[in-house]
Amino acid sequence: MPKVSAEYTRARRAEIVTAARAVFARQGFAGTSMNDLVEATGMSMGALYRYFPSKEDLVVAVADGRDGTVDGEFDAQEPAAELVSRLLTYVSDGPEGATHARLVAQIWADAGLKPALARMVRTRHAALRDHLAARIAARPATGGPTKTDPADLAEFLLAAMIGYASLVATDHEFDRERFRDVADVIMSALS
Amino acid sequence: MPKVSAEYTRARRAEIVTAARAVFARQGFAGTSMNDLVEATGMSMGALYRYFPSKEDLVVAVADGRDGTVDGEFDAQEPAAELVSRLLTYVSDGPEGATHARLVAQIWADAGLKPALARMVRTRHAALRDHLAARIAARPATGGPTKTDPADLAEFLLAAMIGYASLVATDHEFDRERFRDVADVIMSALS
Amino acid sequence: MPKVSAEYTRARRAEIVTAARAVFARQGFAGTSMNDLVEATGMSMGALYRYFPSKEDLVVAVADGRDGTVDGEFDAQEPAAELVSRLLTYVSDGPEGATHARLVAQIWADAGLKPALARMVRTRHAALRDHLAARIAARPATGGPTKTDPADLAEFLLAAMIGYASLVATDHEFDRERFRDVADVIMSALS
Amino acid sequence: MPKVSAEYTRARRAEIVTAARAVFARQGFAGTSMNDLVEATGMSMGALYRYFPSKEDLVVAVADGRDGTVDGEFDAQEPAAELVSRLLTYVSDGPEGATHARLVAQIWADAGLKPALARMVRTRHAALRDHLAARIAARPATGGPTKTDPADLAEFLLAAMIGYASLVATDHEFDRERFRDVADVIMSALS
DNA sequence: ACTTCCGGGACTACCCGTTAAT
DNA sequence: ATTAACGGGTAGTCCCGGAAGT
Repeated sequence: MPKVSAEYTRARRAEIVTAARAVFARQGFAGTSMNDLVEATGMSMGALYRYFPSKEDLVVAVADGRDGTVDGEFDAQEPAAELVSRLLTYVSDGPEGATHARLVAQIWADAGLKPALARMVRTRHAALRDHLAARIAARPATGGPTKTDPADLAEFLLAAMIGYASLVATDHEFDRERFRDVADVIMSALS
Repeated sequence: MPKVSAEYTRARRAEIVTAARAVFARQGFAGTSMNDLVEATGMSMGALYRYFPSKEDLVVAVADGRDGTVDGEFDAQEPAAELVSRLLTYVSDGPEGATHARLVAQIWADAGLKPALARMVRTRHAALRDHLAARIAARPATGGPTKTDPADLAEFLLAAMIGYASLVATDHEFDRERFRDVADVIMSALS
Repeated sequence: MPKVSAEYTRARRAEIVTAARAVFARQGFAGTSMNDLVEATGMSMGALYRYFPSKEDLVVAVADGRDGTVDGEFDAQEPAAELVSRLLTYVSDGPEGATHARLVAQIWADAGLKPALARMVRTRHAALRDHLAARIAARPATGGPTKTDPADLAEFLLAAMIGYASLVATDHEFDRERFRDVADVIMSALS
Repeated sequence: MPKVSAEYTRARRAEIVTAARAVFARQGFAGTSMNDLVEATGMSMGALYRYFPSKEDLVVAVADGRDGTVDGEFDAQEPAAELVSRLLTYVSDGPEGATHARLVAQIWADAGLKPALARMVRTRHAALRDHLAARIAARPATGGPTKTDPADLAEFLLAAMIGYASLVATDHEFDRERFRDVADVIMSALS
């Protein structure tokens, strides 16, 4: 297999990342061996290391999945409430959701230990926060004076999303609908 | 001098947990070997295994530290705002704070993978949430009608605390004072 | 197995070194895996690494065998010719000899690449050379004037020993008796 | 431009061998990966394997460099002393010399393990020894009776050359001029 | 027709949590 | 209560075959 199209390469990488994401979510980063990934992808060790020079690179690639974006782009028109709702849904609906929730928890934990991952996570988080802040600022005025800086509120709401994922990841039973409602009420009341 | 006192045993365990907590926070659970703990505690391998039958037990013990309690008890009189503030301070002030923040992130991540840890974490979380809900409910009425169930609000606020710890753990730079302010405003506005 | 006598430890190390020496001689340093050594010693991987923190350390230990010494000491009375003869015999007699010859060649090759090994080898070589020089100087005068510095002659003779081992290692067929004779004649003629 | 000329092929091989020799000398045979050679030659993996079917073949080709010959031929007129001097210079002068010395040590070590290499090395060695023996025999008589068979002396001197290379390879500090002098004196005294 | 370079999968040195012998 | 020992597991590398361009 010589010269291979860039498209092929991209697809191959994506294939690996997708398979790895599932295994990582189930077993955690540390609990997943490269051999597990060989089995999960059906590829060989050599193939894996051709696309990702180290396990950590693969972890970063998995963590670098779209969060809050659709095809890598934010929807500039999406109302703040819908965005928040979408983010919550992302980590809570069905078995897929729990899977993703565990992954999110893993990522934030590892980001505290691996600088490369921390950099990536910080960048993504900042982008999402700024987007959310902009959407919050764009809400129709509720008459009363704005009570908090939209940026601060966005930061707070995103922190709550992270915590929400952690709770979901531990099979914590709580009313997810109500959690969403609280977020809505907060946005209504504070902006 | 045959049997050692129960007191001695308890102290010994605490000693191990304290040393382990520091190492775990620095290197993560998976990144810490039993040998690292032998070095950190100055004890022998056998001693460690006498007090904790497995590494996971130690992880659970470390995770089972005080969260929001003082000497194992909640202060029934503490105002909600102060409690929240205290929780935030716990993971943000000084190097100690960052250490604790990383540990919190580790715990929530691992809880998503290890049932034993999940059980423990859920129990603690529920207790703290109920306490916070009670303190919120005890706030002097602000005149207007209560907008959310104190329990839901408490859940939401605690989720934000968890997310806050994750952010701090990645050295995310943001204004911690403002984060606290947002929490205050929310409590004022919604209860 | 707690506290174990220093004697026991020494014996264990020696056991490993002896087994490793044989395997190394047969397969070369690079051609020998740690697993090969596990099999050869009958010990576990963990045991091996307890006594030698790395493969290279083991290589150095093997190379650090006695060369030209008896129980770690040179025989101060041994005539030069006998010493040379003994050294030659060491690498040429029987299957044992060929084994040792290959090992010597391995050591000198690796010493060119690994500083730690080079240091050890240089020290040993210098000691042997000085001893041989002293024994040469102690020869009864042959009447004629000394033609070369004994130290230089010793260096030359030892170089020839090394080359001799290399030749033997490749199953080079040549008359080992005559080689020895040449060495004798040289010593007679030049000192 | 279908078939490439034999000349081109030969040049390509030579190019590879030259690059490989340098890398092998620096890192040893075992310490050099095929990838290292890909980098060193600037060729592709496939190209390398087209010219040399395996790594060992490459090792043999590298070892099969000129030793004591000029353009593949011995100079039939060269005096013995000059030949010896030339051989010594080959492995001792400048950084080039040390490089070559390490390579020589590598070759003799590997020859003890790989029959294919051993065969090649034995053949070359025998040719050189016979040539040297002939040049020694051609020396003007020194008056006294010949004390040793020129062939035996040649063997001994070559063994010393090999040892000399090993010593140089380990950065052994010794007076190379004197080493040469000893060789001269020996030839004078014994032939 | 010739080169490229992807892919395979066994293998490497080393480390781990844990047990058991002293 | 100490520590030697266990033995399977770890991330990552190796040499090389063979399919896919040019």
